[in-house]
Amino acid sequence: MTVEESVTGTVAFMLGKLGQAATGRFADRLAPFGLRPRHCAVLELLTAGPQAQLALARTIGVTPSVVVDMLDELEELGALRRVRDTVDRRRQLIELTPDGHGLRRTAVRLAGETDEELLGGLTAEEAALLRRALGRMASASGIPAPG
Amino acid sequence: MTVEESVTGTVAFMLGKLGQAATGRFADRLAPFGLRPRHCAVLELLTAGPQAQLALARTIGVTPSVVVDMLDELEELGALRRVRDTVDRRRQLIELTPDGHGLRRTAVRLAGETDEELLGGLTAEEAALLRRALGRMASASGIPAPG
DNA sequence: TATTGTTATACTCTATAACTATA
DNA sequence: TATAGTTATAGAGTATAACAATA
Repeated sequence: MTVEESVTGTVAFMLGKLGQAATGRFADRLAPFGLRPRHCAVLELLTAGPQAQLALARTIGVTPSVVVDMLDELEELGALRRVRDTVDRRRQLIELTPDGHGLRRTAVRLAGETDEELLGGLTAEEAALLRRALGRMASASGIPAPG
Repeated sequence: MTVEESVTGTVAFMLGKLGQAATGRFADRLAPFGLRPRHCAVLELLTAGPQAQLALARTIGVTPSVVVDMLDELEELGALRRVRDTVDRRRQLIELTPDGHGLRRTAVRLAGETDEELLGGLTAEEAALLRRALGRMASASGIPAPG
């Protein structure tokens, strides 16, 4: 059965509303550390090793100018360094500092707290199913989601 | 187990990213009809009968000035009428026109199509579980979600 | 005084296009 | 010519604050 009788009960609509709320709550927790939700994907990608900016943009799924902005902010926090690539001098390799690794661990903790808040009304089993279903949706819909 | 080792794998983060993508795809389908996702909650609430603007704002969970904007747009589409309340002349009762009812039915259909696209990679059982879990989250987290 | 609706304004997030420096 | 990064700008979307009309 694919026919719905309401819009607000569809996954598309609820996902939008809940996503907005979830991002807002996560942002509230990150703010005291100078971080914002969108920074987190960058921190996470860089733990694997240095990356060029355009590579980051493509993997995360945002436009290059947004990456410049995010990196400016994270650099100001001392979370990363831009290192000019000696082979191709157009490129800058972005590498995490020790502070950056620390901020990532903080972000992981705060994201976990946000999850507990959001999932409080669900059983552990439901929460696990939800987590898996969201992951499946992301990859099936071709939504960039590193990790 | 509540401790995560990644941010991008948390429900909070995935919900944000997926919500953004879901809203975008729904918006693409609505655009040819002059509608936007946020209009849908208004259309749906008004099918039950006329409502004052502040009542709409509170139920939907947006600030009053946003409601003014949405109603301006929907009025221009011929989807609704503002009728001054004779009892309390500060109030305007918003009522759906026949065209408004038609637009709502269209929105329901398009939301269903968006769901099929988003849930394509999931089994029917998983989709049902996801729908229920999202509904539970919305009410448990106190997120305004009419319907 | 308080409330309904409105306007003006600002802030966040994202995207596009034009620019620079390198290749 | 093409690519990596940057800047400038614009467009959604939302929120706050001040305002007019009415209670």
